[in-house]
Amino acid sequence: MSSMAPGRTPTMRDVAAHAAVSPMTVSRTLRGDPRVSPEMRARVLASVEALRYRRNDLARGLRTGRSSGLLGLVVTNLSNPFYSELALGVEGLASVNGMRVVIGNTGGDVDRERQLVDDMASRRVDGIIVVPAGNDHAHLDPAGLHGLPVVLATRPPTGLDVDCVVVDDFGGSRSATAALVAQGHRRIGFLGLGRSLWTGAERLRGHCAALEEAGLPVEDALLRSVAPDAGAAEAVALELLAADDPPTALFAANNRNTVGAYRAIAETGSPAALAGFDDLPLADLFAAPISVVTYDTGEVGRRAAELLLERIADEEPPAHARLVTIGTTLKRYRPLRGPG
Amino acid sequence: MSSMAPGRTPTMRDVAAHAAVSPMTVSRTLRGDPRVSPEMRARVLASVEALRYRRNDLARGLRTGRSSGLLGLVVTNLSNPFYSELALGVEGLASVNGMRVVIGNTGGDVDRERQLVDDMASRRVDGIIVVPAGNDHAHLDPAGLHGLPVVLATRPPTGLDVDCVVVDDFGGSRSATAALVAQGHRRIGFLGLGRSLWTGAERLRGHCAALEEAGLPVEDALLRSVAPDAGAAEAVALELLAADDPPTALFAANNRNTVGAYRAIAETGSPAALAGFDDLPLADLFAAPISVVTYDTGEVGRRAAELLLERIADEEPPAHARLVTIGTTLKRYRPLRGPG
DNA sequence: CTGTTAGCGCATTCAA
DNA sequence: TTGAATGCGCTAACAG
Repeated sequence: MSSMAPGRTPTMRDVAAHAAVSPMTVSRTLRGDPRVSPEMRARVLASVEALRYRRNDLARGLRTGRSSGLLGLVVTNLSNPFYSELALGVEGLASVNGMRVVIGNTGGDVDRERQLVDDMASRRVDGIIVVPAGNDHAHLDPAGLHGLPVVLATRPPTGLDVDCVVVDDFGGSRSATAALVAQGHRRIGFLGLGRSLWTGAERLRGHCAALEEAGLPVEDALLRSVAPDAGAAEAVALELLAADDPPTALFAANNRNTVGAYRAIAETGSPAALAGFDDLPLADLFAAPISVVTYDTGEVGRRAAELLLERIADEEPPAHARLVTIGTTLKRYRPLRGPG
Repeated sequence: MSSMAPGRTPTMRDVAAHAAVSPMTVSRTLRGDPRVSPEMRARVLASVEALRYRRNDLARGLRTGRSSGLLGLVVTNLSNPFYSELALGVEGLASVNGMRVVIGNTGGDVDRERQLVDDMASRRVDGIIVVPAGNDHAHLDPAGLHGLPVVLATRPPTGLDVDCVVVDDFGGSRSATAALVAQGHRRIGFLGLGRSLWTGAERLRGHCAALEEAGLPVEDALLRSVAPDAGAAEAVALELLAADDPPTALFAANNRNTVGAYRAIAETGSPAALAGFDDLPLADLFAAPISVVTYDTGEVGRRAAELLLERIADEEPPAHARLVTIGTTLKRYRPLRGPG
């Protein structure tokens, strides 16, 4: 029964001293080693409780050479519901495996992404899930990170051989445009993303595929790229709707574009139909109907974590990088109607 | 110039061997110690680059006795935009101070909260921000965590003396109800939260205060508590609207209740006005007008992180726990109108 | 300016 | 069944 400096976090030695045993007995007891006699075990646990001792996982990890038990998660914008659900998915699967998640927000800045990945590698995370901000993925190559497992989410790797989880951007876009065509629309305006982004290219490709499959022409005048905010999308949509021969429907390639397009349609009183990629949660409360391409965002995170955990666990990693595609669903929102 | 086992993460010794210097020189170089000659520095850095060496922050922290550089963040539901913005706020301030954030999601389960806090304490995080799931906060007491700083967000501590950041639930509710009163409403239905929750109690209190200040009676028949999902809220709202002398307006105490109330009003074609606590982002696209109590959710996270970082930095902690209240704004959403 | 010794908190390996 | 030495990767504190 010895005392201890106040305010200091107790160590195993403190517990050992308190219980009048060797540190090893404390260590074994806490590890659940069966070779500890019940009396010793009880004495140690009493001291542990008395001192409110908590084993230092950092020091433990250092000695065992085992991992930190941390997964890194680097996203572009955590406040975007998409990424927060993705984060929740990752956290859930990590927790089941006794791991925690360290988050980093890049704000779309590649330099910051580089710096975050570097920092996490220094913290010896067991693996990293990244939603890449740009197209240069060189700093994400496990080869340059001593084999640290990396999984990309939302965008496929360029120049890297790493696992990846993406949404079926092509298929989702195609089905949305096909649905508009099925409703009789023959001139459909497209509010796209930057063509340099993989996601943007795929969604455009899906849109065009649906048109071609319907025997409709792909008119350049109806295809627009939009800066990534709803205001810009609204301006572009207004321009499309003001044309001599305006489109009778719009397809917006992401949620911000969809919101902008919706506003343009509402303001001008245009009868144009609207479809968009990404869900808009309370769209059934909107004044006008809208179709959206939805997908399970949490599933993206869960699958990414799954791939990462496999890489971490496997002695011999899979020979080739794996690509998981998350399917999409076309969802129609119709305004609520009163009984009258 | 010595070689190294492949696939292994290099250590300082590896770098030292590669550069043919002592580990201390490597350590000093990486620390930026000015007492290293330029030639040595260059030689070391060359080896560092050649081996793609990255200092092990865990071992470093162990030796320096310094902190892990991690902040714990325990929330009830990360997929809720409120908490993801809070998380973003915390992450931002942490990053500025060179720290990372470890997240944990409780799903509202107090046992899981306990376990997460315990785990994070074992990982030697420098402090924890918690959105408590329940009213029992005993396990969050720094006294039981060897002085580990704790800051509560959204809900004030019960039985603890810790810093806290809350939203002005009382003031926000009062202003929302006051606005309805100013519009001429004299019978206002209230869709509240559980009375046991602090947030719920405060929002009810604010509502009642506004009524009393206007000389209006607080009628029990108009006050309801709702289970925490939109469907239940809708049912309760329908019941209120179906009364003999129905309320001419509803005030819902959180976003889910607001959505339920909105649906009830839309379905019945009721002319009742609607106000609610918590923002509903795209409410200007809704068919009917709505007022909401908004607040800067990111600010909640930033202030919480601020308080926590102060506690971590200060040798002598503030004598008393501090309470920060984040103000609210009443925001009116009006449906978009076409030019016609 | 550079190297040596020692130890952070813990767990493996060996001895008793 | 328990304890003593040794070292994980890194850096204070001291030599030189």
